[in-house]
Amino acid sequence: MINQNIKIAVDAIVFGYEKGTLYVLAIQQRFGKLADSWVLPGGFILDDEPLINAVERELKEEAGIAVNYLEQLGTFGDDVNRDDRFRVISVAYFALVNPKNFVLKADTDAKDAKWFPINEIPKLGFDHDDMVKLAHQRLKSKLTYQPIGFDLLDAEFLFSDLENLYCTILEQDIDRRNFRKKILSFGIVKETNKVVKIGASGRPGKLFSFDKHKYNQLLKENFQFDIRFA
Amino acid sequence: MINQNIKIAVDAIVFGYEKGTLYVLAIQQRFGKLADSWVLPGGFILDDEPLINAVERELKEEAGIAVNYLEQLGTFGDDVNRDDRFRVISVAYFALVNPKNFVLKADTDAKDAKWFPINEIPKLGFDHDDMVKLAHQRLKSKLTYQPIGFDLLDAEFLFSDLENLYCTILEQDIDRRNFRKKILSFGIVKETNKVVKIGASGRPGKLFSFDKHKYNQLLKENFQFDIRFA
DNA sequence: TCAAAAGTGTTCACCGTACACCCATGA
DNA sequence: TCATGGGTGTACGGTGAACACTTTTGA
Repeated sequence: MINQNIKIAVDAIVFGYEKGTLYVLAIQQRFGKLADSWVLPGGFILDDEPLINAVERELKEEAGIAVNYLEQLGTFGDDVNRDDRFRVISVAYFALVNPKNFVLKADTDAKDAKWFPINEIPKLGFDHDDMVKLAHQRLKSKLTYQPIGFDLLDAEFLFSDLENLYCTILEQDIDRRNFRKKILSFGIVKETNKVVKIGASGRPGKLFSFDKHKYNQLLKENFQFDIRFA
Repeated sequence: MINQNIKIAVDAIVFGYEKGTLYVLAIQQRFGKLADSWVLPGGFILDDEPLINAVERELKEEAGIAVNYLEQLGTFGDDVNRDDRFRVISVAYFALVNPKNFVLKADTDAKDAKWFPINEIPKLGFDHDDMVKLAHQRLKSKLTYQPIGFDLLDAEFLFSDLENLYCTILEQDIDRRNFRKKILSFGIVKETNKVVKIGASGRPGKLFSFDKHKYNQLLKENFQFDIRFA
């Protein structure tokens, strides 16, 4: 029979968004050679554990969170020395969460868990910088052809929140009128009858919500979500 | 230290195209429980072998081919019983090759290696049917936003070849004039001064070639390849 | 001269883009 | 009344879509 001496891990790049800033979740190691340094949440999988469950477990254990969106990003196994203890192949996952929904809670192996603005992430251990870079690209491109932005926002949000999210993540200006026109033309965002005002002044705005059911219906009819601007 | 009892394999979905038909490469097992049944080319990786090298090695060993295009497709490790001998996690790769460039040559573990038209693939072992399905979707969508079709054709090809490739893979009719106009507008396909005729009759056509260098240049200038039709 | 495949332009409709003013609220 | 953010419509140009005849070759 085959004999292999390779371990399998999962890691997650978890994005959060709040008030014009995109964040990534990192964990401070408690033990081992990399103690005190920052890495992505993740760890070794159990023998009878599906990959996806391993990610969800680690996110719960290391930071106390459950994500809104989770998909496989890619498997890192070409550099046989990416972990210098022994060979580890890591399956990286891409995740989105609304930071408001959780209070980070470092647990078990983790000394600390923290949101870092995407541009202020400390040097991460292993090849986790590469993973973040890849995930960031995926986020940017996916935002344009799949309605995943809503997984970063509250269930009910102002149009300006959605618009700022796109501006922030895509790093470009967007025309408010054209943006609203296009989003509404899809029919997957519906207006609630609630009105709120944020901050000290300004006209209150209507709250909107993402109609996931409608979106799934449209998908069956060959609908293609697509937000791109000059 | 961590103890895991999981093996890691790679598998490849290799697409070939010839005369209006899309093919997938499959291997007939020589040994083991699945002897005689068809599976995707692949196998266990070596302890000190990068994943990508493992795929290339297996393709050479099992079918005697070297591909034009290779990228990671995804990792299959949620079904812990996808291999009923013991737990195997497989990293699937997506590959393109011009079948004309090679004579398939089953080697070592393989009893036979064969091209199957995408619609006539026999039931494959493990979860390889799922892999083919996923790869097929990837091929279809990628064809529209990345110039990978050229990796399935000869270095020099007729415009009608390219057009038929798109028709075949995307399973839709394409207006010849609009297709040619759009492809040529990108400036990444250049006309050679060779003229050939295929078959017994009809006007001979000019040969064209893909200008990869030009494409890479354009990428730096934010060029976006995009072929979509009604 | 016929059959088969290559080559070629124009028109129209729609959508993406640019652009600026009024409204509601609290201080 | 002022500052702040919310809400709205139109005109133009470019691009995708539809569409048919001529050319070159071998039989």
